[in-house]
Amino acid sequence: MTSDPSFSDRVAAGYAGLSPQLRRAADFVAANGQEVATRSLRQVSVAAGVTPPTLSRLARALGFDSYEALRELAREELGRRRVSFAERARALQQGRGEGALIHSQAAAAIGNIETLADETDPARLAEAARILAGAGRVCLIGGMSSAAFVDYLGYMANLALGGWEVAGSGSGLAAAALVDYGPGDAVLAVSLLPAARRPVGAVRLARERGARVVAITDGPGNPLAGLADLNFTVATESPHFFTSYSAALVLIETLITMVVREVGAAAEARIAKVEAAHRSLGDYWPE
Amino acid sequence: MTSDPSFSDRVAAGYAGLSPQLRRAADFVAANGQEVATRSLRQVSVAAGVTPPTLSRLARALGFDSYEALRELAREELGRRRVSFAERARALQQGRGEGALIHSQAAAAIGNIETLADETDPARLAEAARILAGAGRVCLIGGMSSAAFVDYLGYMANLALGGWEVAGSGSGLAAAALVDYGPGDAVLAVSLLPAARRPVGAVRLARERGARVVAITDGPGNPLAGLADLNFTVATESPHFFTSYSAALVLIETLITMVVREVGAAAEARIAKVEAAHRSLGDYWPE
DNA sequence: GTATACATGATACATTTGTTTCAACAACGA
DNA sequence: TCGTTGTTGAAACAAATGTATCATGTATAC
Repeated sequence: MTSDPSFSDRVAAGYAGLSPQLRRAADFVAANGQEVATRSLRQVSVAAGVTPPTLSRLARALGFDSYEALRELAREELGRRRVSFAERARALQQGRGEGALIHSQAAAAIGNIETLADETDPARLAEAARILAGAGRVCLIGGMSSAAFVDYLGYMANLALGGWEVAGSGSGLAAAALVDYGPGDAVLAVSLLPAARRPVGAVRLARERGARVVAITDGPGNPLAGLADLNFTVATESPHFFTSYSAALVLIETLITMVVREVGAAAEARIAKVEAAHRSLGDYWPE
Repeated sequence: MTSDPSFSDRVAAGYAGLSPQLRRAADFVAANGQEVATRSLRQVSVAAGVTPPTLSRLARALGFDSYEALRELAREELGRRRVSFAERARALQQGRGEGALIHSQAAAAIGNIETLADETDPARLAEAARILAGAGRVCLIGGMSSAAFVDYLGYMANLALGGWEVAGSGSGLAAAALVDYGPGDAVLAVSLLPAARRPVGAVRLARERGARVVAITDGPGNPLAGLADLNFTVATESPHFFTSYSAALVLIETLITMVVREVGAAAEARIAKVEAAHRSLGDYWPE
């Protein structure tokens, strides 16, 4: 099977026989596939500086049935970018119906992480890091299965910064910790469905008091997503019984790294000191 | 400067106040930004299984001036994703990427998981699952940063099976828990460098008493690796300051899934019962 | 129960879209 | 020179798009 000729291939193939005006259109179309895929012919025509019929004629001149056919190819091309790993992951899952469990689990995790990398806006992540690094106090909230990951975040944060409080779902700690939060403080909540109830109330409380809220959830259906100032969505697809936290973990690791960077050298110095303390207490092995 | 709210943010923010049909539309729109960006309202409406006015209303309900405004945001998002993909590719190529941190972190995690999938022997994993599923008691040990992941394992295990003990590094619990372990019992230890001291001693103790030991470590250099009956190695590469637990998490998730399978239907029934209990206690939101 | 508010789909409508038609025009060969 | 050929844009067109309107349910309040 030969792979379909790509968008720019089709343009290149017919380019030689095009009139000047059609070439102008072809140049633009080849260089702006995204515009072609997302905007109307007439909008593209003004962007390209040609009249609408020119684009319509271009499509025919390149061998398409219609401009719509050309546009469809542009759409596909746009979509192809996104499949890479995710596609491989799915292939891994489906292809060998009963492959080793480790393989399908790994494939799902990779797909989730791919999605995360694709759909997370680095600028918003940077803003979240700024909020957390600049906050007077930070409270970490996570219920049920998320609790462990919030613990991990707290461990890392206290290694580097100190002063972050972990309010697990199990205790009444959240209410106690948040009661005197206010503007200048921040809350980081993690919740994947089924959502624990306590974090929802805790986050509401924090917002009312003016604290900033950053949330990590599994989608807009999660009640926390709507309550947060900044929400980050992670995919939790898994081929098996439990959902997978792999993408959430990558996001958490990224976030804490960014916060440490935001704080700067002081944080790294602190880490070194904490490790030295562990060492002198004999917590490490060997030595 | 605050960054623009993302597409799915806008959806999440308004989601709570949406009617059932609008939610249906919102779910689709949030999950299929590319379709929204490239296809017409009416085409999207059939793909989403809603009528055209529903999509039009959704845009207004989410605070957009018109559906076109919503679509414009989808277009922007699509454009951002395309550049981010290019960035990520570069980050992957150069190893130490200069792109957005989320991309290099994701790339490293994916690499670690691929290594895990490549190098882990499914048969040995199956044996580990058999040991753990068949053990009279199971003690989970992890120190320092691993503690949180051991907690997670414990949470999942107790959801499905019950009776697994988590012995964190912080307390003297390990010694107390292990003192009367013997053949027929098992220990699962997680340790990534720098290795905590306590798990090493605990595992020695357990072995001496005849318990089986399964370990998850970052390589043969880790003292736990040599002590275990079955050791699994995970890569922890990260382009930044902290090591990455992503591969370790995938292994943990795989292992617990395999154990649940080993135990069979009883485990799944138990999960359902636990969830029902949570629900009746009002732990979940909503309801 | 009645009344009110809201949710939803069918229909109608103005607008926009892609294409065709046609006239103007330039380039070239006789 | 004229006729031919091919290129281009303006205008016209039918089809589609997005939205407003209305009628029909369907809860909820009284």
